[in-house]
Amino acid sequence: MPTVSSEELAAAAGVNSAKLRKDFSYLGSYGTRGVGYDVEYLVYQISRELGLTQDWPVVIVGIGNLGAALANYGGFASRGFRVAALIDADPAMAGKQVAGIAVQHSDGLEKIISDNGVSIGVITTPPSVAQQVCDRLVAAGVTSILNFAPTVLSVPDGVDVRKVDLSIELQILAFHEQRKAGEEAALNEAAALAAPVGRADSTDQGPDGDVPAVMPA
Amino acid sequence: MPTVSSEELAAAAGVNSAKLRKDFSYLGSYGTRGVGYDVEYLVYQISRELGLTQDWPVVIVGIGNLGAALANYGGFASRGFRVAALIDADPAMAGKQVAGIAVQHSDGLEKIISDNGVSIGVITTPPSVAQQVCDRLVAAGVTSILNFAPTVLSVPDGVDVRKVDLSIELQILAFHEQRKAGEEAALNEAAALAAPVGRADSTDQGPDGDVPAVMPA
DNA sequence: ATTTGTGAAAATCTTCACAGCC
DNA sequence: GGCTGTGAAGATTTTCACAAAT
Repeated sequence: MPTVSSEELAAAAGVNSAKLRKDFSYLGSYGTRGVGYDVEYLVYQISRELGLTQDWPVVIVGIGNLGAALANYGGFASRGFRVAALIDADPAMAGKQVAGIAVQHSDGLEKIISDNGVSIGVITTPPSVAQQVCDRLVAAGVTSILNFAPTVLSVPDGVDVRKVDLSIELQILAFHEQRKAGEEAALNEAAALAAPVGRADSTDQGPDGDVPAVMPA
Repeated sequence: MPTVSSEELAAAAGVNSAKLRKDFSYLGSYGTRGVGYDVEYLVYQISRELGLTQDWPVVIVGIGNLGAALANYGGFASRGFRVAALIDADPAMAGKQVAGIAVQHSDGLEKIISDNGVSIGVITTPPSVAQQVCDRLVAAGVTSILNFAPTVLSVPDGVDVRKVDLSIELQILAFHEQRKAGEEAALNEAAALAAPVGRADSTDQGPDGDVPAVMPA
């Protein structure tokens, strides 16, 4: 498929085609009128804009189940991420191969980071040591941190932190699940009251299908 | 701290206090004028609204590193999620203890789901089998699926799927990281041109600090 | 005196609709 | 004829600002 129209892409993504075109227009004018978007060129331009064409060396600190899962995760390499090092505080882990990479002891953290020019660190340690790991990463020059530990990290200005809470997606599903149950009950009640009518396509009102996001990043 | 004002909460969360009050008002009138919100009561009301006060039995299918990491994740229990079963297709895994729960073979998947009244399933299998696992879960009565496998799942109407891509958060960090570098370069250029002025507090224009989200759920 | 809850205003985002180009 | 790029219209979200409550 050499080219694609905004209509096709929008249908695939489930959005309005005008919105998609307007969004694309902020990146530049990469389409051809009467033809559509050249797929390869478009992918390249979006990748470039998102920073996926660069090589991003990352370190993962804390090689438990989650750290190992991330190290093995296939999606990283294809997006320009390169696991520069796996680091763990347990001397027994040092030297073990995980995802084809030897785990290194955390004593060498600072040197590993400067030697590899690492600016992104991933923390998959237990929560009790996450802050001190974070402090060392920042002191060593890391300016972006992806935190899987269930702790809020404090960092100086200019350092980005994103916290991943693996239970949040489950909470969103549970929220919808609850709504499904509630709506069913409401429909049943309504059906009991107005027996003969029968109308089962009522859609949700309420703000939107999504969870009201009071809490930000 | 028995009560909290919208101003305090908003400052902590980094949002406007009027927005926070308006958001809360959709859940009901849980504050007291001149006083604020009773913390315990507010937490309970929000938890209830989000479905966190219910007991949600979940099954995790695919007990590799990621499945094991999730099974061990402390955040689940406190949010009402109960790991009802760990399921794996590998006979060698059956009977092994992970997070204090014995792994069961996938032959019994249907029975496990109906016996435990499970409506939420988590898929942490390799992508090649994710769709067939998904089909079996849905046929057995699961209506919400959390998918960690890098595949798009197709499901019948009425079933919710959320896909977690562990590299997306890294991509967002890389995006900001790239912007930091770009801005620095732009500032340096500007500084070189207009040497004596010196103004370093210029903030980002552009839509917002976040990534433009063209692709939806 | 203080803080909520909320109409109304302002800002932002999304969709429409069509001129312009292939 | 077909499809992009985009002003203008429409819809939604956010903020302001203040009456009502304790």
